[in-house]
Amino acid sequence: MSDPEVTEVFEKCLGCRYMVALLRHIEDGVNRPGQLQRAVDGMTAKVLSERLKRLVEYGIVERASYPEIPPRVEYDLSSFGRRLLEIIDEVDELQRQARMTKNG
Amino acid sequence: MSDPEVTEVFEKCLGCRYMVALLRHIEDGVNRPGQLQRAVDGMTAKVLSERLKRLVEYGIVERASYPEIPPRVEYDLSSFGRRLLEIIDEVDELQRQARMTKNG
DNA sequence: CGGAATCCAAGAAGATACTG
DNA sequence: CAGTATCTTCTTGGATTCCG
Repeated sequence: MSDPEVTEVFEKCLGCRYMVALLRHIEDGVNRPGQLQRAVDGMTAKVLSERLKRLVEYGIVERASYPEIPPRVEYDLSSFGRRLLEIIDEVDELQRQARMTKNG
Repeated sequence: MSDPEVTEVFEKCLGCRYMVALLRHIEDGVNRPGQLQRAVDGMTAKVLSERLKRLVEYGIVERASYPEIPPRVEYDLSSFGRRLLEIIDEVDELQRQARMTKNG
């Protein structure tokens, strides 16, 4: 039987609103909170902050803060996060295939 | 269905409580609602019913009903569902590796 | 037995104001 | 600019009941 932790990553991370979009933007080099909020349509700063915190908690992204004025913070995918994103792409591809088969 | 994006499968299916466990049981040959409810700890009949409906809606499982007395209904993975489950296993494996790396 | 309907509790997310 | 706190609203899930 399966590991309860898979369920957890899906429930707490990937299954949350904006998460996939968020990860994709980080992958594309959009690393700062301000930019991320502008990039992901409809996501408020509060929710963004919660999501980022959780992604760090699950080891999917890593946080780096630079004590400058104004303060700068950057988020990047961990190696685990990068591989996770590859898997998400597989689901993407799978859906594309399923759609093709269905629609001709 | 309207334009099933990756985000949607994660949000509406995989990210929901019990979903991964449910899919794994179906994969293992537990196909009838009554058995599934007993198999997945804590899941009520209502939630089970909602989940199954959604899985059918997204083409992940297929429903077959037999007009017997008492009525019998069975749910099975579609080919899309089977491949989806393989991908879930990849996440499982990925997490296992990540844990190993971390704990030595 | 399968499943839909109802009512209620818990959690997720939106809007806004505020701190370092 | 990044992040937290509060309040409200919406969505999910739990408990129960009734129908085919």
